[in-house]
Amino acid sequence: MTKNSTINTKEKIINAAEKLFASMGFLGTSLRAIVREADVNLAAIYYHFGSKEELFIVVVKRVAQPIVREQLRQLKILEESEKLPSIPEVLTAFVTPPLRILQQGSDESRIHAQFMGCCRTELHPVQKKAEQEFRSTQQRFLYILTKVLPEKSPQELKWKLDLIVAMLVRTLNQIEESEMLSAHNSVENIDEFVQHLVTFISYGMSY
Amino acid sequence: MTKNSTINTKEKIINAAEKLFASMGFLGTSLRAIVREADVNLAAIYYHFGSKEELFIVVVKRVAQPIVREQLRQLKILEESEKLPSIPEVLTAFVTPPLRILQQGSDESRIHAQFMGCCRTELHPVQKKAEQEFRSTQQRFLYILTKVLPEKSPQELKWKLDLIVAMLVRTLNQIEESEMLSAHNSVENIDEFVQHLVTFISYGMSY
DNA sequence: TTAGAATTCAAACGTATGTTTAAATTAATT
DNA sequence: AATTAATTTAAACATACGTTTGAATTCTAA
Repeated sequence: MTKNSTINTKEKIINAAEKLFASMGFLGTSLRAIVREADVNLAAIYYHFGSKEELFIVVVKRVAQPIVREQLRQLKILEESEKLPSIPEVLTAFVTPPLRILQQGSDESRIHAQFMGCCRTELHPVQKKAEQEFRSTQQRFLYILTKVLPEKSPQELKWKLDLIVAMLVRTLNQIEESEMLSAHNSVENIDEFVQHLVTFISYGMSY
Repeated sequence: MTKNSTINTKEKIINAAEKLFASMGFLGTSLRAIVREADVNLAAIYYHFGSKEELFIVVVKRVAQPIVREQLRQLKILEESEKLPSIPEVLTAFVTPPLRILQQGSDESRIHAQFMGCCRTELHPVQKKAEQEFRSTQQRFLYILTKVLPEKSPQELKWKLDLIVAMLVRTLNQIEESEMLSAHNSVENIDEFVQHLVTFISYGMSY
């Protein structure tokens, strides 16, 4: 068995699936549409992934993992500092990694962003699987927020962080027609947009 | 023709459709599941509505119209005052009507809320139809915001209002497992939650 | 070079879908 | 009461879906 050929069909499938899931959703995307886009045989999906749902999970993991890893890396830096981080610092660590996908501006990364947003507005049972990839990280950010804002109840912090996730998802989802990034979509200006967003939510978090 | 019998099947279908669309989405809900829930014949949907998509639009309109009407009523009050409204006043007028659905706390209103959130996270082509029901109202709120915050660019105000919509949708969507309203879900406390939310977003809007 | 495993392929399976039809039933009108 | 219109019904239509199968092909290793 050549590793190459296998990896190529597997990756072709994942790429096609991500693209189609991102724009038509899980139920709106048929396996036949995926194999047409990927130019592979229908049964190849079952050979390599087992089922449509398992394929979806693989796609979620591929896009989520580097983002989550970067979120945790930035969080760790804050935790290891001797002083307590500020709210904007925590929130910047949270929102920057997902938004950085947009930085390179390629079609590929636009699809990543779109899928990233889309997969979190899916419905049962598929959305639970997607949510799972982010839950523990979100939990850890919630924990540090309780340290930074001990006067707020954990419940309040939880739903506020939840609203921030909603904004993030919306931002990623609306990339196509976005006025949102029209002034910020150049590479250097993503950071500027992140700062805008962080300021927006920092006030809300701590008022 | 008895108006009654017709209205009853029509309404039974709309109620069943709203309930199922709200929890399984447009594609996840089959017409057969709807007629099972409504206890009517399959062809009745086509007789009364023409197609699945047209049924969806009817459901959207039924839940959206009273909310939009109330938003515009509150907006009009602000516009007719001699003094320029504050940001919290504008935002309260915007977010209160959709959140008030929750006020009565009945199963029926929980479904309204859930559908209201769900229909705006649908995908093409059905989400465009849903979006349409809210567009002009959102436009009018955007217009008054440009008056209240003339120093901000219209684009910036647009994407910020968009983020507020995202939070609203998320709030409505997550009613089931919501920690969000766990402390606020009693009838009298909805207003308190609205105030919380408005404070949250008012800072972000005008920082 | 050949045996054996890994991968691809075309074809089919059963089921579910949105939609249509035409007859049966019910209600309204004369 | 008889005629017409409105509504409901069961049955079927064509198509699309996720999934499975078993043979063909390609690759690996001895």
